[in-house]
Amino acid sequence: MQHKPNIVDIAEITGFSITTVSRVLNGKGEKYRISKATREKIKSVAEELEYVPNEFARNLRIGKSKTIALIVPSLKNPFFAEIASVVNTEVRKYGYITLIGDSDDQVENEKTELSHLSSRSLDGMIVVPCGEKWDHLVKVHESGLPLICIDRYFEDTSLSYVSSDNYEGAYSATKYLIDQGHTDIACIQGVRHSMPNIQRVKGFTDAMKDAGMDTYTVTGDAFSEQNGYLETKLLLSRGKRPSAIFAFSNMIAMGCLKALKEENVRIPEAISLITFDDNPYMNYIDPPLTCISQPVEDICKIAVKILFSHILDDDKTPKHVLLKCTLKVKESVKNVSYSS
Amino acid sequence: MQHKPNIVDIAEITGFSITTVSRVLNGKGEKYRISKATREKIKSVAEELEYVPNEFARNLRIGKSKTIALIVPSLKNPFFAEIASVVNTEVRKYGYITLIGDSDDQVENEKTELSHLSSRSLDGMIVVPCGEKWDHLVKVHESGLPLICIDRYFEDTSLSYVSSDNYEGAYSATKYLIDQGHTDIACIQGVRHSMPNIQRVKGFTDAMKDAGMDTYTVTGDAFSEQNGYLETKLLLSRGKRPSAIFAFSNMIAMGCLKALKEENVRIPEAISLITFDDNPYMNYIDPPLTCISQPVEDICKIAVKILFSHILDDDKTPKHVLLKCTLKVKESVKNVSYSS
DNA sequence: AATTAAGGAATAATCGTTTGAGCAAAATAA
DNA sequence: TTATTTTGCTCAAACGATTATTCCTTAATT
Repeated sequence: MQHKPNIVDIAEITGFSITTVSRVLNGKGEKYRISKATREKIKSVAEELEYVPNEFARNLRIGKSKTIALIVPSLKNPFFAEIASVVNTEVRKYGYITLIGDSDDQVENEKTELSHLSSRSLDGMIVVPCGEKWDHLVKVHESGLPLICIDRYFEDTSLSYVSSDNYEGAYSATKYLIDQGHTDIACIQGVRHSMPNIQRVKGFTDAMKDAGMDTYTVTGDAFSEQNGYLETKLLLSRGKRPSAIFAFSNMIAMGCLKALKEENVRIPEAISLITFDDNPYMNYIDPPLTCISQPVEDICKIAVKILFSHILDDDKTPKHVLLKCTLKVKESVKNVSYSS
Repeated sequence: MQHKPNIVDIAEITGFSITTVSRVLNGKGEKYRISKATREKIKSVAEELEYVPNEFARNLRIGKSKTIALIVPSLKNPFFAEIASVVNTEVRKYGYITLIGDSDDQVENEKTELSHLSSRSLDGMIVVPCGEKWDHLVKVHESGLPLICIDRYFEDTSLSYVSSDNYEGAYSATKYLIDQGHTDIACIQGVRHSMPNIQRVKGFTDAMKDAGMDTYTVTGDAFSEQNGYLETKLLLSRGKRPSAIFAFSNMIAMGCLKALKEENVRIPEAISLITFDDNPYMNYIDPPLTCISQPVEDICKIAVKILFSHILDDDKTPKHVLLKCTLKVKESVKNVSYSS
């Protein structure tokens, strides 16, 4: 037998019918009253032949692929790489496979990936959407393919989502800066229309207003290093420099660091820096960055759980979950209460 | 039409046969002399219905899946995340899909992934192997599934591989340390049996010997942060501390940093540090780490190219490619020539 | 007028599984 | 003994695409 063995081969060798073989191999032997002797014989032959079922034939027949797709803006961003890693691991626990798509933060790519992937009869989809429109996502979802958004999401839709409580996270980061005596704070935001960004801006401005402050800046338009770099350069060139910068992502923070270093502005002596997102490198950066850490692992686990409740239990009610962030105080924020 | 349209639907609507529809949609219209009018009609109907061929049926019939699998030791390691990102992008260019498997650096998982994935009639496979045995990989390859190793590989096999020239990289890093006046150097290695590690150790010791030095240490046994941390702790507790540490991976270097920080050992004043692997964070670490940068992007691109030459051109000759690394001098190595 | 060629499209088998329906023999009940 | 149930297993039709083979028109050639 040089070709890959299939159930027909096993049926011929054991002398039983294809049906019986299929049932035994699917663990439905008991249910269909196949005798123990038969079951064991079939199983042993299957093992001997190193039989591996052809997923395509199986998928074709039952219309399910045991495959879900994950679309992220960019795998190169460690934040999304971690998401990919966790989702991949969690999904495997259900015996499913994950296809990963990279949208490069372009809605067009997102759409292309969506249609590419959907030719593979997916059973579900997890998306970190990158656009400001979501018709295409809702359409997919309404066509019967369970879809859940993580990190970025949309309100007022039938789509489930799991994300951080960005408002609260930004609020507490800002409050922390204020408590440390900062009065002139600039925040460098990410993609403007994205929900995390909207919430963060809101959290930031609310915290400022609640503290009765009005000298603040909100600038920037991408979660990228480049944006962080350019905006920081601009901030530094202003007449009066802010005393603290709030970067809305780890990539933005990298850009800030680059710019601050270039201009020889010491952190936190000359300017304080706080950022969204945490990762192992943060501890070794000069100085270690105080940050708002998102519960990435939990977000992914919950998202996968919800997705499978949609897939397996046919539970269609949209679920909306926001998880608390944690403020991790390190060394990039200076207390200026007394020195100013 | 509420269900997903298939070629039968299109055949019924247009009034042509399934055969004709299939041929037109596969671009074989000309070849089979289907009239232009017919072709256009079929195409327009297909478009209108948003027809997407069922890949499973297609794969089942033709035995190809337009899918390749990538197995990496851990997606959480930015080095492998980058590999995943690039491979994914490159593979898409051929119209193929990438399935990503995470072996968590355990051969057992690698084998499980291998069999899991192979039930999906893969067309090819890219593996960063994690074990010291490769029978299972060769077996897969010899069973007709093109397989290529990247980063880690094995000599004397029929498997193709693409990797860095680890020997040369380690040699030049070591030489650099020596040129800076270091005489007592410790290197913290990764997984011992892995080829990159073997080559790096060889590069390191050869460079030391060529310079007539014999006070060096080779220690450690994993590419992990933990290993870097523990080994550095041990090194620091020795009577005579080395003047420089050579970390064999970015994760190991993180561990070193952690230990050095804990012990208040200043880099590079008290001890110099050089590491394998580069990434954006390296520039913002305190101090920026001098490193050996691997051409990850090129490695992946070449690997994908070779893989597809195996898949598409049926070119079975094993290819072995090693790419040069680059020494990136930053600020973590002190010149001790004159000070000692 | 008969034969051949070429254009254009259909029939039906096939890929490897799953599964509703069904059937013969053995065991049990009446 | 006959009727009923249980046991153990099989038939054959899907799933949606591909493709070798065959078939029917016309048009061209002999």
